[in-house]
Amino acid sequence: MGIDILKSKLKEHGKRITPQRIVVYNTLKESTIHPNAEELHQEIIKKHPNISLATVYQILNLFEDELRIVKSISTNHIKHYDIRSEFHIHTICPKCGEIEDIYSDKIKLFWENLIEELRLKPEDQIIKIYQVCSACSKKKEI
Amino acid sequence: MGIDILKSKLKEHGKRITPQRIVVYNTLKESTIHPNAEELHQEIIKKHPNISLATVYQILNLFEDELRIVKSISTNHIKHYDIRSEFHIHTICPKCGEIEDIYSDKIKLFWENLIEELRLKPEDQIIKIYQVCSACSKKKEI
DNA sequence: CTCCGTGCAAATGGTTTGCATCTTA
DNA sequence: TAAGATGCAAACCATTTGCACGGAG
Repeated sequence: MGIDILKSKLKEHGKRITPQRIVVYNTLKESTIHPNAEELHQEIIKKHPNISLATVYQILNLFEDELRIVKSISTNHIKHYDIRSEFHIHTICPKCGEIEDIYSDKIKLFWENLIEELRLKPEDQIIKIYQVCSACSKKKEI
Repeated sequence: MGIDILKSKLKEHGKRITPQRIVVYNTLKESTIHPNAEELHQEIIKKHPNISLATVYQILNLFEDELRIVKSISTNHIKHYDIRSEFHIHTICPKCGEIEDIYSDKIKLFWENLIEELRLKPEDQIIKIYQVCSACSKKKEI
């Protein structure tokens, strides 16, 4: 399924199909968090110990800038990656930095109305809501 | 005007009023772009050559994390600062990185309805639209 | 067989930090 | 005059890059 999409995107852009690119793609697809390059690399080397961190960085840049199959969300100075293509927004906890997705037809509708109203032609968008996550709000403040 | 707000915020947080903090605040207020730390420092040293870049960084962190009077927008790995407190969204040019503000009562109303609808309690939000700016769209592609 | 992609290590560069000095309250 | 802020330079660390080797087409 997904791998075929990757393969056709690679061909379309004159890029080669390599095991490293497939592993990065699959690991991102399977990830439940929004990993940064380091976390993604850690996950990958559990099964493929030979893939270097630099390669992961290079592949993520390829996926983001040329193939446009991932988006990055920066928190502090670290890029976190998201391979979900469906329209959604992110909540970010200002305390622990956890990123969550929110999918909602209402948000999508809101957004479509908005860009029409403003006559915008966005290539992409990032909508981040800073909101203390449930785990952090349970912790007592000192 | 604005400086009184800064002064009361500083007192409120037990921080001292220093010439450097005032200059950073005023320069941000007067800036028409969304400067990063380096650009802000360059602007500042035109009139106050003794302020160091490290101090500008420290003050920006103070303003963002403790006083909450500025917001940062990251493009690539660089933080750009925005002191406007009124609700607005940003467009970012994927080619040149230029950031523009969009103010709109309709957007504000949409947004307020949306967060009520979703029962969210945002402390803050960042809404970024990636869209080629007019200057870049005029340039011929090779 | 030719290049593109990878792995490694070194470089980069925006940001942070340690410390001595200066300033605010 | 004591705690906090600044300036300088060095350190940090996420990311990028140069280069030799290896693998895809």
